[in-house]
Amino acid sequence: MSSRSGADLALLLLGSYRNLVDEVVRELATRGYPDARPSHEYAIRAIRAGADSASDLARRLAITKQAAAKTIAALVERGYVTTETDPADIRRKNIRITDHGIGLITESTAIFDEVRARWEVRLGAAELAELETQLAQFVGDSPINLDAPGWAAGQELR
Amino acid sequence: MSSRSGADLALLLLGSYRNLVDEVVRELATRGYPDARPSHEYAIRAIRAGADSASDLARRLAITKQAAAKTIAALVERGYVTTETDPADIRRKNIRITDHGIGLITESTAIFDEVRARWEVRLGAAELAELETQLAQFVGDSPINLDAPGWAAGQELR
DNA sequence: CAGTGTTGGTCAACCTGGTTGTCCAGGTCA
DNA sequence: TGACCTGGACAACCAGGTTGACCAACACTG
Repeated sequence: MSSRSGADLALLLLGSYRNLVDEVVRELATRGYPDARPSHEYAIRAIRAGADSASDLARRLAITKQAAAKTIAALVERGYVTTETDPADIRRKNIRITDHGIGLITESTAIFDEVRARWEVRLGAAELAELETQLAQFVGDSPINLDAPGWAAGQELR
Repeated sequence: MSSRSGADLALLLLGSYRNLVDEVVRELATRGYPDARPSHEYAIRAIRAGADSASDLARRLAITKQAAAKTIAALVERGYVTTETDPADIRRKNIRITDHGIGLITESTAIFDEVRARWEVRLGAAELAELETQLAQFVGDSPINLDAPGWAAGQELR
């Protein structure tokens, strides 16, 4: 006898996510990153974590290399990364994060944590930690990988 | 001192959502609805809840009426709904859900609840209920409306 | 050192689920 | 009657992916 339906649970999860992410995007815009999209942040994080080429990034984000290439193009266009051909392998194009890109993920991380802190205040630290543990269970038993949020394509902020 | 970062929390929420929804879509496919998409379900639910025209549906889902019209076209194409011009107002096109459409949301509701039940077993009924209450808090203080999941555009199942 | 296979990147076309912007016919109401 | 509001549709566009085809460069093997 559940008070809520499974469909509602789905909407609660998605709603919470969008609430969190929208807040971050909105706040990022006011801090000098008006054109930053969630997918950009994920990509830059992956690059920072070691994905230094398009194919690499594709594997890491679990998307096609064409999609990765498009993302990189967007990042270059916005000045978050630069690319230069690898001297040791002409085919390869090494990605390097610019200061602007570092700034973006630094700010974004801070904002994410700020919002999380607000949630923590409302829920209590132990409760939020438990919630995260529970969510991790749902995610954990699946092929979904937190380090590979290719499935995490954000939606445009309305 | 939080064990997890805010960014991880976002990924946990989204990952849980996608886990849940992907499962439902996958299971729906095996039960005779291979072409059903999450957005279709939300739309049909909204129509069933009273949105009997394109403009109506648009308001309810908080999307543009053009987007609503496209969705309706997709639903018609798949045989989930039919449209007929309102005799009392020539402009209006009334939407009616077909038996096939009813079947879809019936099955979908059942599957959603099945998956939720599985989560309940793993977490415990009280814990899941609390989790939902907590999530509801995050969603509750925002313009986001559970009855208007226009922001809930699903992603293609990979 | 050739030949074969794998890998990195790119072009092009397409899909989903939205968005603007424009327009008009039909209904509403002073 | 005239001024507005509303339902719908057309066209073009966007983000963030997808397939498929392809080529040049590297790597491995005999």
